[in-house]
Amino acid sequence: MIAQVYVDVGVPHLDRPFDYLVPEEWHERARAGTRVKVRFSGRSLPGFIVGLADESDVDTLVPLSAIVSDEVVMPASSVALIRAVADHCAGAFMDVARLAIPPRAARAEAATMGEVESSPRESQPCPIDLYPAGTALRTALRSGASPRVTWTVAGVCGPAGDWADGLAGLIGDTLASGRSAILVVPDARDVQTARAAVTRVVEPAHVVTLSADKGPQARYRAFLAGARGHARVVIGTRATVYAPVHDLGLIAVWEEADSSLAEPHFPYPSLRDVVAIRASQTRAAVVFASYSRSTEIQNWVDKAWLHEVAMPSGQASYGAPLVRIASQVDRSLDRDPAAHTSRLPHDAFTVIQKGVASGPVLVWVPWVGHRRNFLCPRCGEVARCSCGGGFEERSSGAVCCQVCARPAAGWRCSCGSTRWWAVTTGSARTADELATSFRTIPVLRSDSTHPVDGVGAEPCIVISTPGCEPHAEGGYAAAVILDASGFLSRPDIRVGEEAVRRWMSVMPLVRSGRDGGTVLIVGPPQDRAVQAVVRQDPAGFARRELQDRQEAGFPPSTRMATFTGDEAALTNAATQLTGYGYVELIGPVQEIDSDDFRLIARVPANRGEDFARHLGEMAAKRSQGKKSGTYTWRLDPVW
DNA sequence: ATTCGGACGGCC
DNA sequence: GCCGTCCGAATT
Repeated sequence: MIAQVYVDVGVPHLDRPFDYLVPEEWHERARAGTRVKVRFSGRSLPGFIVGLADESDVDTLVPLSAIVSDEVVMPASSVALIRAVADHCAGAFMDVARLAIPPRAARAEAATMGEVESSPRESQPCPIDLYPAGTALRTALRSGASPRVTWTVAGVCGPAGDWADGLAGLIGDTLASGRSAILVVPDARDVQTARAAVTRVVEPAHVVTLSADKGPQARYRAFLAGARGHARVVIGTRATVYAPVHDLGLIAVWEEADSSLAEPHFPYPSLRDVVAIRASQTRAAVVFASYSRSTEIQNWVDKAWLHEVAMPSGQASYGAPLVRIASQVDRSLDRDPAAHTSRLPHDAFTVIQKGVASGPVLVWVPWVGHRRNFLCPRCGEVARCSCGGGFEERSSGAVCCQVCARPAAGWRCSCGSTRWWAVTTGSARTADELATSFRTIPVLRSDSTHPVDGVGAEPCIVISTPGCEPHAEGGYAAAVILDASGFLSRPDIRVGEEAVRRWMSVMPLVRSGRDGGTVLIVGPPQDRAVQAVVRQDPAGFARRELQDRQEAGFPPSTRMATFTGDEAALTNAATQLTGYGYVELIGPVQEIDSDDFRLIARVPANRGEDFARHLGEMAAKRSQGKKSGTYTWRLDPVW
């Protein structure tokens, strides 16, 4: 008996299974999908059995060293998925396996979990039914079909805006057809929200949560529950997309564009692409849900790979807050800086004042901390410390250098001015300002270091940074989005997309316009992202954004790879890339403030798979042969 | 003749 | 990646 084993060798050119002899006494235990230890080139390495055979092409075989565990953690469907994902992003099988299969925790295997008899629940009202084509989607899932949709969740404080209840309903429908479901969300907090919603629809014993925050043992236990077929629904963070559940019928993703869903480890497979690969391999249904829409999802809509589930444009704002724009105060240099210590236009004060009369008010600020980026008010020069660092304000109110901590007191601009003002104001400073202006109202702060989970219906002002907005009971009376232009001027090609995503997710936290709910955006009125939010039209925004990308030759209409390293190595890489047709090279050019060079290669999107294969071969050759210089590379970088 | 080192290729 | 082998140059 021969076991075909993928061994964790760690070199790209050995990315294939190796044959090992299964000793007689293990013939029963050696199953495809189990963890093993094998001797490889003199050392003992971990691996997975991916197949069994009666014979091998290799004449002198070495026996398996050990079967680490009897659990089938990598069934054939996982092997196919991992292989396809590795090929897609030019990585090795074992690189992807490391992301897909959690480390073993022996104690979790001992715990047995009895199978729970499933009692299919009756179809119940679900937010999806409020959408055109929503009921048809549910019927399709219940009948065992596998539709693929992007659900643009309406930004309303009410059932239609409840993403978790909506996805829970779709999961219930999938289970009713005898299939299982996977739900991927950005973080542990969303896992809990989703779990609460799903267990209202599905027997809680069938639902497990898979995330790293409860420790390796809990993570492996949830993974095993899926692999053993005990769990019918697995809810978790990004690696959950690989969970080997039985009879997969639906892969749902909440907020696919959130940066925590981007895989930070080589070969950086994007969650979105893994979903597409898995869905096509298993013929599972797909739901991407969000209050907004990324260009990649729009691209799939255009290619008819995804269908849209959204409120018709006239109805999208029904139940949504009233959204208005207030232009930011013009801080012309001839004015006295003291008049501009606040970036709050009068309009914002009015909205907050009116809001706190009837409930909580959310103030959205893009940055944490106090004040940064000081300018000379007379000549506009950036105020810099003698060491070259910029100044920042501390919580004590002292302004110091960000680099050497020297106090800014005594700073003098080249024009002679000794005054400065801040361009960037963070949430802490904003909280201080508002506490001064609204002395009788509690002012709270919520940011990633100290998140506030939720607030009651009583009047208060909540200053929040992106993604940390607490839920308010009954909805906020008003929300003010500050410094939109600052947020939009970050040097990132996705700023517009990210702004729409962040601001659209504020909408469902605020009461309906009929109940006086108001959102005021302090920012550039003509900006496309601001306009998209005012008109509650994230899909239209995504269409135009995608069009811009196509015209610029940027993903998703192309696939790109970046190479960083010394010039000789990159020249070498460029030669190898030129040998491959279709590729357009930019560089190598020297990076700013570094000895390194950078080379960008891009191909039309339809050459992507072929390009990935070529990059994989380049990596294999590099690890095998003599290396001339060093470089790092990445396919599909996140810009 | 002997030893050392670095390059190369195989690893089941 | 690591280890073994093979060849050439340097050393005795």
